[in-house]
Amino acid sequence: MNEARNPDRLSSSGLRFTPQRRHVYHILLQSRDHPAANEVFMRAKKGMPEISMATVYNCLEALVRRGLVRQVNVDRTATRYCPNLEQHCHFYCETCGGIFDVDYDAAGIQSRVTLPEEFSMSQLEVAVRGLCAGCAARKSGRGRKRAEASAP
Amino acid sequence: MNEARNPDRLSSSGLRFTPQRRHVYHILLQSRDHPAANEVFMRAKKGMPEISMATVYNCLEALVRRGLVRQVNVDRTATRYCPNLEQHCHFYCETCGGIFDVDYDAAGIQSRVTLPEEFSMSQLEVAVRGLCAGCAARKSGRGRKRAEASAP
DNA sequence: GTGAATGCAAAACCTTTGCAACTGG
DNA sequence: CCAGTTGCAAAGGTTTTGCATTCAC
Repeated sequence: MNEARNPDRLSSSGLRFTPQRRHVYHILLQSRDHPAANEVFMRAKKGMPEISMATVYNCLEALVRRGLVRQVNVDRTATRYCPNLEQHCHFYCETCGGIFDVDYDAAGIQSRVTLPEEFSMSQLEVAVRGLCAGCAARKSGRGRKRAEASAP
Repeated sequence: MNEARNPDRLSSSGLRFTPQRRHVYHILLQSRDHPAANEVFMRAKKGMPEISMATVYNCLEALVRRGLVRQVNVDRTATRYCPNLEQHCHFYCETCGGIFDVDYDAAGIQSRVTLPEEFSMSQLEVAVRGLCAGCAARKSGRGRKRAEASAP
């Protein structure tokens, strides 16, 4: 029912509706783990062995431009992709590298940023780094493992 | 007086006080434009022609680890560096690519992010994208140039 | 039919690494 | 003196590009 989430809307969104784009889009819709292009590529090859990396990048860019998918830049090593169009921000676990969607109050946050005169905002991105629940349990389970950053 | 901002504190911060590190640090302290490593390298070569890219990366990493400099990840193409340790977030102008420091209420923002149970935050990063004052003036000056993203 | 999309390979970037020579403390 | 740092060059990983071929509309 939601236009953005219905794969069949790919065509009517102005994108040429190729099997590759449909395939990449489907993979993303099924992925909760915010895969990077490389990971999307590997998953895409399973159902479409001839697909190329260049095509994956092409598809991802097309989907992002159409607003069907969001880019996530929390992971410094690579751009990752998120099919969740609900209002949310991202949590990056510094231990396992996992990315998690997190609820936030966008309006409240936006109002707490003081833009200089004449600056206009088109997009607000909030990224949280820290320790996810799984890694926290794993660590306390076998006794605290490492200090935060340095200073022994 | 501020420890973090005094170049002479480099040595007592546990870092070996090499001419290269002093040089790179000085360059950053003078830079308001959040240069990327490559840009730091080019500026560094002016006063120290033999310095290498690897050393620049090494210095930058050391400075970041010591908390003397912040990494900025707003620009997808490269990590950039910020010597401003005051509480602030970053604005990225999508037209000129410039990065600007922006005031924000960190505590207020932090309290508006709802972390899942057992998740812990070590760092909050807020990035704003949009149009800076200079580019806004330039555009309105010669008549609106382009629509925001698509949809004519 | 035609412009857009694909696939492949090479190139362009940014960043890291290995190692011998050097040096700050 | 010696662990840490530098410089250089080569490698690694991500993303982009050129081009002939194919395909969606």
